Amino acid sequence: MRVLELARREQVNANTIRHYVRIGLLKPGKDDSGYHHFTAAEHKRLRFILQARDLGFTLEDIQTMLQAAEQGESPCPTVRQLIEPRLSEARARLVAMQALVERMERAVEQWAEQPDCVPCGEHICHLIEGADVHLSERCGSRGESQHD
Amino acid sequence: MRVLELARREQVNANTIRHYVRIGLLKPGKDDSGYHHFTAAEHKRLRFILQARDLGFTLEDIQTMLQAAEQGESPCPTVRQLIEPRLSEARARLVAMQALVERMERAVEQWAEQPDCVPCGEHICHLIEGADVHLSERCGSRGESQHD
DNA sequence: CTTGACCTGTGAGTTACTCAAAGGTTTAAG
DNA sequence: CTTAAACCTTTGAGTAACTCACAGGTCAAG
Repeated sequence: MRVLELARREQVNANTIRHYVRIGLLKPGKDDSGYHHFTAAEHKRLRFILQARDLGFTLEDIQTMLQAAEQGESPCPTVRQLIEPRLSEARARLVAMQALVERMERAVEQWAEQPDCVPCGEHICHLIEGADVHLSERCGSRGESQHD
Repeated sequence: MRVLELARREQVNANTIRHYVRIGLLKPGKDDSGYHHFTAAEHKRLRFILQARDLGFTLEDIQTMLQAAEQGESPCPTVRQLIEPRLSEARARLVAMQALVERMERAVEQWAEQPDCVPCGEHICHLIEGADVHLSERCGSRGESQHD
């Protein structure tokens, strides 16, 4: 099987598979024409990667698991260890996202009743400047959660 | 005022400010020693940027707003237009994060009762492979939400 | 005038892809 | 047999919003 065929079967973008090959998560052999050839084992490996990804592991985590398995060790202890920080991070991101959505909704609501501002040199935009963002005001936790 | 002083006052990483200067969001002048010099106007501009960022706008959005303001136009229509897609995206990310956290929690729960697997060549790790991820199974919506 | 603390701008790295370009392979038609 | 279309390849670069490392400049004290 080649890249496009595998991509179709697993419902992923072919470039995602190429990316995994590039970073060494997948190691397909080559066929006569020099194209990547995926065996059943590689196919299974891809499914494992996608499953782990969908459980919130990073590709680096997955690499670690695969390397353990390749060396005949059980990846299970690693999996149990790694899920904890990943879950904490995911919860933190969730809370941050909830707060963001609430801020945005509050802003939209406020703005519905405010007119557009005329530029006056005093402020840049009163909609933005007047929104009550209050992220636990100046407590240093700025920019540690939102985007990645 | 120079970078570090401004960073301290606004509780942001100095590198964040340098980043904004680099991409043209901030345009401080230079002092005698060739260092960036921030006036009160630049300080206010930074506060605007941070406030807008905390409302979920991208830096590109913010650039657009600032350019409108610079040209004497009101940025308000832009702000009202841009918040809608940003809010939709934020809600989508929130839902995705909720689903992820739930999948992870379910996995942790399941795994508590399962022993570690011995590597047997059949599978890579039964913890991962046995987790019920079911993201609306093979409906093509894979990898469109999780990371950015 | 030199030491050392502090500060500077700039290049490169991060995550997990995604896209584009330049070129090789295969299949079908003319 | 040639040529064109369709497919495949690797590789480089781009994305968002920073963050870090580094070579070097500034400045006050001794």
